[in-house]
Amino acid sequence: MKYSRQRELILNTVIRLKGHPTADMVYRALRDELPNISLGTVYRNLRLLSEMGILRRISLPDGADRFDARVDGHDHMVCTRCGRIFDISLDILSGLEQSVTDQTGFQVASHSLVMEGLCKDCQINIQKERGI
Amino acid sequence: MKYSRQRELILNTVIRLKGHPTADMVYRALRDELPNISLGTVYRNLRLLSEMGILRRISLPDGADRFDARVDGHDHMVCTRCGRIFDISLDILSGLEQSVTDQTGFQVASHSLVMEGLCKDCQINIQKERGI
DNA sequence: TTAATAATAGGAATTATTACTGTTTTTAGT
DNA sequence: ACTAAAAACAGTAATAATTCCTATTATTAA
Repeated sequence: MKYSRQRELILNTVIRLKGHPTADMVYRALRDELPNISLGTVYRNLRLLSEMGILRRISLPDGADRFDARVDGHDHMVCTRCGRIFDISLDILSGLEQSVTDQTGFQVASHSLVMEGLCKDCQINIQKERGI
Repeated sequence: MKYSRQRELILNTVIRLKGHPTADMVYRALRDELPNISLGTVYRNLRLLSEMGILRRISLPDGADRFDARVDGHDHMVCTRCGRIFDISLDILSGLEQSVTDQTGFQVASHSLVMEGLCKDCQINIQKERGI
Protein backbone atom coordinates (compact mmCIF):
# COMPACT_ATOMS: atom_id res chain seq x y z
CA MET A 1 0.00 0.00 0.00
CA LYS A 2 1.37 3.35 -1.07
CA TYR A 3 1.13 6.60 0.81
CA SER A 4 -1.41 9.17 -0.33
CA ARG A 5 -2.11 12.64 0.94
CA GLN A 6 -5.85 12.02 0.50
CA ARG A 7 -5.78 8.96 2.75
CA GLU A 8 -3.79 10.79 5.41
CA LEU A 9 -6.25 13.69 5.43
CA ILE A 10 -9.27 11.36 5.45
CA LEU A 11 -7.93 9.62 8.56
CA ASN A 12 -7.12 12.94 10.23
CA THR A 13 -10.60 14.20 9.47
CA VAL A 14 -12.31 11.24 11.11
CA ILE A 15 -10.12 11.79 14.17
CA ARG A 16 -10.71 15.54 14.19
CA LEU A 17 -14.48 15.45 13.63
CA LYS A 18 -15.02 13.00 16.50
CA GLY A 19 -18.84 12.48 16.51
CA HIS A 20 -18.66 9.31 14.34
CA PRO A 21 -18.95 10.94 10.91
CA THR A 22 -20.40 9.38 7.75
CA ALA A 23 -18.41 9.20 4.50
CA ASP A 24 -20.30 12.22 3.24
CA MET A 25 -19.49 14.26 6.36
CA VAL A 26 -15.80 13.48 5.89
CA TYR A 27 -16.08 14.43 2.22
CA ARG A 28 -17.68 17.81 2.99
CA ALA A 29 -15.18 18.60 5.73
CA LEU A 30 -12.29 17.84 3.39
CA ARG A 31 -13.42 20.05 0.53
CA ASP A 32 -11.86 23.11 2.21
CA GLU A 33 -8.37 21.63 2.06
CA LEU A 34 -8.79 19.49 -1.06
CA PRO A 35 -11.47 21.03 -3.27
CA ASN A 36 -11.06 18.32 -5.94
CA ILE A 37 -11.25 15.26 -3.74
CA SER A 38 -13.64 12.64 -5.01
CA LEU A 39 -16.39 11.08 -2.91
CA GLY A 40 -15.29 7.70 -4.27
CA THR A 41 -11.81 8.27 -2.85
CA VAL A 42 -13.32 8.99 0.56
CA TYR A 43 -15.40 5.80 0.44
CA ARG A 44 -12.50 3.67 -0.77
CA ASN A 45 -10.11 4.91 1.88
CA LEU A 46 -12.59 4.66 4.71
CA ARG A 47 -13.15 1.05 3.66
CA LEU A 48 -9.41 0.35 3.41
CA LEU A 49 -8.66 1.97 6.77
CA SER A 50 -11.48 -0.02 8.38
CA GLU A 51 -10.25 -3.29 6.85
CA MET A 52 -6.77 -2.51 8.20
CA GLY A 53 -8.18 -1.96 11.68
CA ILE A 54 -7.14 1.70 11.78
CA LEU A 55 -10.74 2.84 11.78
CA ARG A 56 -13.91 1.07 12.77
CA ARG A 57 -17.06 0.98 10.68
CA ILE A 58 -20.33 1.33 12.57
CA SER A 59 -23.48 0.12 10.79
CA LEU A 60 -26.64 1.62 12.19
CA PRO A 61 -30.12 0.19 11.58
CA ASP A 62 -30.81 3.05 9.20
CA GLY A 63 -28.81 5.74 7.47
CA ALA A 64 -25.24 5.74 6.25
CA ASP A 65 -22.42 3.91 7.98
CA ARG A 66 -20.38 5.83 10.54
CA PHE A 67 -16.63 5.74 11.10
CA ASP A 68 -14.96 5.70 14.48
CA ALA A 69 -11.31 6.49 15.23
CA ARG A 70 -11.62 4.48 18.44
CA VAL A 71 -11.00 0.84 17.56
CA ASP A 72 -10.97 -0.88 20.95
CA GLY A 73 -13.91 -3.06 21.97
CA HIS A 74 -16.88 -0.85 22.68
CA ASP A 75 -20.46 -0.41 21.57
CA HIS A 76 -22.76 2.47 20.66
CA MET A 77 -25.93 4.26 21.59
CA VAL A 78 -27.90 6.45 19.20
CA CYS A 79 -30.11 9.20 20.59
CA THR A 80 -33.37 9.11 18.63
CA ARG A 81 -34.02 12.79 19.36
CA CYS A 82 -30.72 14.58 18.62
CA GLY A 83 -29.16 11.86 16.47
CA ARG A 84 -25.84 11.90 18.30
CA ILE A 85 -23.91 8.66 18.74
CA PHE A 86 -22.32 7.83 22.07
CA ASP A 87 -19.71 5.24 22.98
CA ILE A 88 -20.51 2.71 25.67
CA SER A 89 -18.10 0.27 27.24
CA LEU A 90 -19.63 -1.64 30.09
CA ASP A 91 -18.28 -4.60 32.02
CA ILE A 92 -21.32 -6.74 31.22
CA LEU A 93 -20.60 -6.29 27.52
CA SER A 94 -16.89 -7.07 27.64
CA GLY A 95 -17.26 -10.84 27.83
CA LEU A 96 -20.34 -10.96 25.64
CA GLU A 97 -18.87 -12.80 22.66
CA GLN A 98 -17.21 -15.43 24.81
CA SER A 99 -20.42 -16.01 26.79
CA VAL A 100 -22.41 -16.56 23.61
CA THR A 101 -19.73 -18.86 22.20
CA ASP A 102 -19.72 -20.90 25.42
CA GLN A 103 -23.49 -21.16 25.73
CA THR A 104 -24.50 -21.70 22.11
CA GLY A 105 -21.58 -23.45 20.43
CA PHE A 106 -21.65 -20.75 17.79
CA GLN A 107 -18.09 -19.48 17.27
CA VAL A 108 -18.55 -15.73 17.63
CA ALA A 109 -15.93 -13.64 15.85
CA SER A 110 -17.44 -10.16 16.15
CA HIS A 111 -20.64 -8.41 17.02
CA SER A 112 -22.54 -5.23 16.40
CA LEU A 113 -24.60 -3.74 19.22
CA VAL A 114 -26.47 -0.48 18.87
CA MET A 115 -28.77 0.85 21.59
CA GLU A 116 -31.48 3.35 20.75
CA GLY A 117 -33.11 5.78 23.14
CA LEU A 118 -32.75 9.21 24.71
CA CYS A 119 -29.46 10.72 25.81
CA LYS A 120 -29.30 12.65 29.09
CA ASP A 121 -29.46 16.09 27.42
CA CYS A 122 -32.59 15.17 25.48
CA GLN A 123 -34.27 13.71 28.57
CA ILE A 124 -33.70 17.06 30.30
CA ASN A 125 -34.92 19.06 27.29
CA ILE A 126 -38.10 17.00 27.13
CA GLN A 127 -38.70 17.72 30.82
CA LYS A 128 -38.22 21.45 30.19
CA GLU A 129 -40.61 21.46 27.24
CA ARG A 130 -43.25 19.74 29.32
CA GLY A 131 -42.82 22.33 32.06
CA ILE A 132 -43.63 25.25 29.73
CA MET B 1 -56.39 0.09 8.13
CA LYS B 2 -58.29 -2.05 5.67
CA TYR B 3 -57.88 -5.73 5.04
CA SER B 4 -55.96 -6.83 1.97
CA ARG B 5 -55.32 -10.28 0.62
CA GLN B 6 -51.76 -9.24 -0.30
CA ARG B 7 -50.96 -8.24 3.28
CA GLU B 8 -52.39 -11.48 4.65
CA LEU B 9 -50.31 -13.56 2.24
CA ILE B 10 -47.17 -11.51 2.92
CA LEU B 11 -47.48 -12.20 6.63
CA ASN B 12 -48.19 -15.90 6.05
CA THR B 13 -45.17 -16.12 3.79
CA VAL B 14 -42.79 -14.70 6.39
CA ILE B 15 -44.19 -17.20 8.90
CA ARG B 16 -43.99 -20.08 6.45
CA LEU B 17 -40.49 -19.35 5.10
CA LYS B 18 -39.00 -19.19 8.60
CA GLY B 19 -35.27 -18.50 7.95
CA HIS B 20 -35.67 -14.68 8.34
CA PRO B 21 -36.43 -13.80 4.70
CA THR B 22 -35.68 -10.52 2.94
CA ALA B 23 -38.39 -8.52 1.17
CA ASP B 24 -37.20 -9.93 -2.12
CA MET B 25 -37.39 -13.53 -0.87
CA VAL B 26 -40.99 -12.92 0.23
CA TYR B 27 -41.74 -11.37 -3.15
CA ARG B 28 -40.34 -14.35 -5.10
CA ALA B 29 -42.12 -16.86 -2.89
CA LEU B 30 -45.42 -15.05 -3.42
CA ARG B 31 -45.28 -14.91 -7.19
CA ASP B 32 -46.68 -18.45 -7.43
CA GLU B 33 -49.91 -17.49 -5.72
CA LEU B 34 -50.09 -13.86 -6.82
CA PRO B 35 -48.22 -13.46 -10.11
CA ASN B 36 -49.04 -9.74 -10.31
CA ILE B 37 -47.97 -8.71 -6.82
CA SER B 38 -45.70 -5.69 -6.78
CA LEU B 39 -42.39 -5.54 -4.96
CA GLY B 40 -43.44 -2.14 -3.60
CA THR B 41 -46.48 -3.76 -2.02
CA VAL B 42 -44.26 -6.31 -0.30
CA TYR B 43 -41.96 -3.60 1.04
CA ARG B 44 -44.85 -1.40 2.19
CA ASN B 45 -46.62 -4.20 4.01
CA LEU B 46 -43.49 -5.57 5.64
CA ARG B 47 -42.85 -2.06 6.92
CA LEU B 48 -46.44 -1.65 8.15
CA LEU B 49 -46.48 -5.06 9.83
CA SER B 50 -43.16 -4.29 11.53
CA GLU B 51 -44.40 -0.89 12.73
CA MET B 52 -47.48 -2.61 14.15
CA GLY B 53 -45.32 -5.08 16.03
CA ILE B 54 -46.66 -8.08 14.13
CA LEU B 55 -43.30 -8.68 12.48
CA ARG B 56 -39.84 -7.69 13.47
CA ARG B 57 -37.31 -6.05 11.16
CA ILE B 58 -33.72 -7.23 11.53
CA SER B 59 -31.04 -4.91 10.13
CA LEU B 60 -27.78 -6.68 9.44
CA PRO B 61 -24.46 -4.86 8.94
CA ASP B 62 -24.69 -5.59 5.24
CA GLY B 63 -27.29 -6.78 2.80
CA ALA B 64 -31.03 -6.36 2.83
CA ASP B 65 -33.13 -6.22 5.98
CA ARG B 66 -34.64 -9.47 7.23
CA PHE B 67 -38.10 -10.06 8.66
CA ASP B 68 -38.85 -12.27 11.62
CA ALA B 69 -42.24 -13.64 12.64
CA ARG B 70 -40.94 -14.04 16.18
CA VAL B 71 -41.39 -10.72 17.94
CA ASP B 72 -40.39 -11.48 21.54
CA GLY B 73 -37.09 -10.18 22.86
CA HIS B 74 -34.26 -12.10 21.27
CA ASP B 75 -31.14 -11.44 19.26
CA HIS B 76 -29.44 -12.90 16.21
CA MET B 77 -26.31 -14.60 14.97
CA VAL B 78 -25.23 -14.65 11.33
CA CYS B 79 -23.00 -17.45 10.10
CA THR B 80 -20.37 -15.87 7.86
CA ARG B 81 -19.90 -19.15 5.97
CA CYS B 82 -23.42 -20.39 5.16
CA GLY B 83 -25.22 -17.08 5.64
CA ARG B 84 -27.96 -18.52 7.84
CA ILE B 85 -29.39 -16.45 10.65
CA PHE B 86 -29.99 -18.00 14.06
CA ASP B 87 -32.04 -16.77 17.00
CA ILE B 88 -30.33 -16.40 20.34
CA SER B 89 -32.01 -15.68 23.65
CA LEU B 90 -29.62 -15.83 26.54
CA ASP B 91 -30.14 -14.86 30.15
CA ILE B 92 -27.22 -12.43 30.10
CA LEU B 93 -28.91 -10.54 27.27
CA SER B 94 -32.39 -10.35 28.81
CA GLY B 95 -31.63 -7.48 31.20
CA LEU B 96 -29.25 -5.75 28.80
CA GLU B 97 -31.24 -2.60 28.11
CA GLN B 98 -32.06 -2.02 31.77
CA SER B 99 -28.40 -2.50 32.77
CA VAL B 100 -27.27 0.07 30.23
CA THR B 101 -29.99 2.50 31.30
CA ASP B 102 -28.98 2.11 34.96
CA GLN B 103 -25.27 2.45 34.38
CA THR B 104 -25.16 5.21 31.77
CA GLY B 105 -28.24 7.36 32.34
CA PHE B 106 -29.12 6.89 28.70
CA GLN B 107 -32.80 5.89 28.44
CA VAL B 108 -32.60 2.77 26.28
CA ALA B 109 -35.78 2.00 24.33
CA SER B 110 -34.56 -0.75 22.01
CA HIS B 111 -31.43 -2.37 20.76
CA SER B 112 -30.03 -4.30 17.84
CA LEU B 113 -27.47 -7.01 18.50
CA VAL B 114 -26.04 -9.16 15.73
CA MET B 115 -23.25 -11.65 16.34
CA GLU B 116 -21.10 -12.86 13.47
CA GLY B 117 -19.14 -16.08 13.32
CA LEU B 118 -19.41 -19.77 12.47
CA CYS B 119 -22.43 -21.93 13.21
CA LYS B 120 -21.91 -25.48 14.49
CA ASP B 121 -22.49 -27.10 11.09
CA CYS B 122 -19.90 -24.91 9.42
CA GLN B 123 -17.36 -25.54 12.18
CA ILE B 124 -17.76 -29.27 11.54
CA ASN B 125 -17.56 -28.86 7.77
CA ILE B 126 -14.36 -26.87 8.09
CA GLN B 127 -12.88 -29.66 10.23
CA LYS B 128 -13.86 -32.22 7.59
CA GLU B 129 -12.31 -30.18 4.77
CA ARG B 130 -9.08 -29.90 6.70
CA GLY B 131 -9.07 -33.68 7.23
CA ILE B 132 -9.17 -34.43 3.48
C1' DT C 1 -75.60 0.66 -3.32
C1' DT C 2 -72.71 3.92 -3.02
C1' DA C 3 -69.19 7.06 -1.70
C1' DA C 4 -65.00 7.45 1.03
C1' DT C 5 -60.78 5.85 1.56
C1' DA C 6 -57.20 2.55 1.79
C1' DA C 7 -54.45 -0.47 -0.97
C1' DT C 8 -52.60 -1.92 -5.27
C1' DA C 9 -49.45 -2.40 -9.55
C1' DG C 10 -46.03 -0.52 -12.03
C1' DG C 11 -42.63 2.55 -12.56
C1' DA C 12 -39.77 6.59 -11.25
C1' DA C 13 -36.86 8.45 -7.74
C1' DT C 14 -33.59 8.34 -3.81
C1' DT C 15 -29.76 6.99 -1.03
C1' DA C 16 -25.61 4.73 0.04
C1' DT C 17 -22.07 2.57 -1.94
C1' DT C 18 -19.02 0.28 -5.23
C1' DA C 19 -17.03 -0.37 -9.95
C1' DC C 20 -14.88 1.39 -14.06
C1' DT C 21 -11.47 4.16 -16.70
C1' DG C 22 -8.12 7.20 -18.22
C1' DT C 23 -4.77 10.14 -15.79
C1' DT C 24 -1.62 11.29 -12.02
C1' DT C 25 1.37 9.93 -7.85
C1' DT C 26 4.26 7.23 -5.40
C1' DT C 27 8.15 4.34 -4.96
C1' DA C 28 11.78 0.78 -5.71
C1' DG C 29 15.61 -0.12 -8.47
C1' DT C 30 18.93 1.62 -11.47
C1' DA D 1 17.92 12.04 -10.49
C1' DC D 2 15.42 8.70 -14.02
C1' DT D 3 12.28 5.48 -15.09
C1' DA D 4 8.98 1.83 -15.06
C1' DA D 5 5.53 -0.71 -12.31
C1' DA D 6 2.07 -0.36 -9.15
C1' DA D 7 -1.17 2.12 -6.60
C1' DA D 8 -4.23 5.88 -6.09
C1' DC D 9 -6.86 9.46 -7.94
C1' DA D 10 -11.00 12.18 -10.03
C1' DG D 11 -14.99 11.77 -12.34
C1' DT D 12 -18.63 9.17 -13.75
C1' DA D 13 -21.54 5.12 -14.38
C1' DA D 14 -23.61 1.32 -12.18
C1' DT D 15 -25.78 -1.34 -8.44
C1' DA D 16 -28.73 -2.49 -4.53
C1' DA D 17 -32.21 -1.62 -1.28
C1' DT D 18 -35.90 0.92 -0.48
C1' DT D 19 -39.35 4.50 -0.79
C1' DC D 20 -42.32 7.60 -3.39
C1' DC D 21 -45.78 8.69 -6.97
C1' DT D 22 -50.02 8.07 -9.65
C1' DA D 23 -53.82 6.22 -11.88
C1' DT D 24 -56.71 2.21 -10.96
C1' DT D 25 -58.93 -1.28 -8.00
C1' DA D 26 -60.67 -3.25 -3.61
C1' DT D 27 -62.68 -2.75 0.91
C1' DT D 28 -66.00 -1.09 4.05
C1' DA D 29 -69.26 1.80 6.67
C1' DA D 30 -73.56 4.06 6.20
